[in-house]
Amino acid sequence: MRIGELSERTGVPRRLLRYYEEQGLVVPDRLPNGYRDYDERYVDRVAQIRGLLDAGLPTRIIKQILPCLDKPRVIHMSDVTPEMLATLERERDRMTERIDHLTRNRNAVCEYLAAVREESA
Amino acid sequence: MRIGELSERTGVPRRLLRYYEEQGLVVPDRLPNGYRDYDERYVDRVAQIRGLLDAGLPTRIIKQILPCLDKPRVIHMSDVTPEMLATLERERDRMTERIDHLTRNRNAVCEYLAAVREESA
DNA sequence: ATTGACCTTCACATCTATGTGAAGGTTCGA
DNA sequence: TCGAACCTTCACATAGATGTGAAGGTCAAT
Repeated sequence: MRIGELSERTGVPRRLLRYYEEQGLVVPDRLPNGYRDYDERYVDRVAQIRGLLDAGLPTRIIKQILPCLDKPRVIHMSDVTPEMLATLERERDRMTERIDHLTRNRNAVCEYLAAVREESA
Repeated sequence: MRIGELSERTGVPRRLLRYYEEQGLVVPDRLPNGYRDYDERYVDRVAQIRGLLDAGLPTRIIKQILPCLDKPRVIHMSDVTPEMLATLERERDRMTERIDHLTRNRNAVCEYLAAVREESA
């Protein structure tokens, strides 16, 4: 599919789909006329990228961990460098921290909302 | 305490402490000479702000929800506007989504790491 | 053949969180 | 009284994710 359809199906602006390509997150084929040609699986792929971006990961990191989240995973096992592993562990920890922060603060918000509702009841 | 001490104790650059003030997240007193004078509780406050920023919330939103996360909460109950409540609910949902994304992807990273370790065992 | 809806690249603009430095005031100890 | 180590404001710079528009190519339908 071309960029317009992918954009519509994912809700991600064309501009950003091109940006993600520039950042190496997606590598669509090209039609003879130069148009980008996206594989069906890019729908999920883009959603995942958005999820990771929304989760606060920069494209630089997403580019690194994205291949690892793919299946079949065994393919990528062989060429994993120690730096790569270190990056992954670091990011895993950062993600854990983020989850922690988010959870705590979201719960606080929930509590507050509950309290407000209680009061006006 | 002055800005230098708070900076050291929180690990947050002075520049950012001033920025947070500019954004209305903190409102330190001023000494007669114009120096910022931070209350002891700003240590926790700043840590919380950093947590929220790291969690992906913009200062604009943090400014709004910060007072709600404070205790005693009853104080703030009275002057809560419907827009405020809407914002809070929206942010709560966004946070929940983020937590979800983060959790899923972190688990994927964990699985990958486990698989790699398994293989090299 | 022209129009309209796609697509391309290029490039400049914006917003947020930051870095960095200039120019200058305050405080304190040697 | 001098210097070091603070502090102030102002202001310009950067980086990442995005908006936006120009200038132009492609293609299908009329």
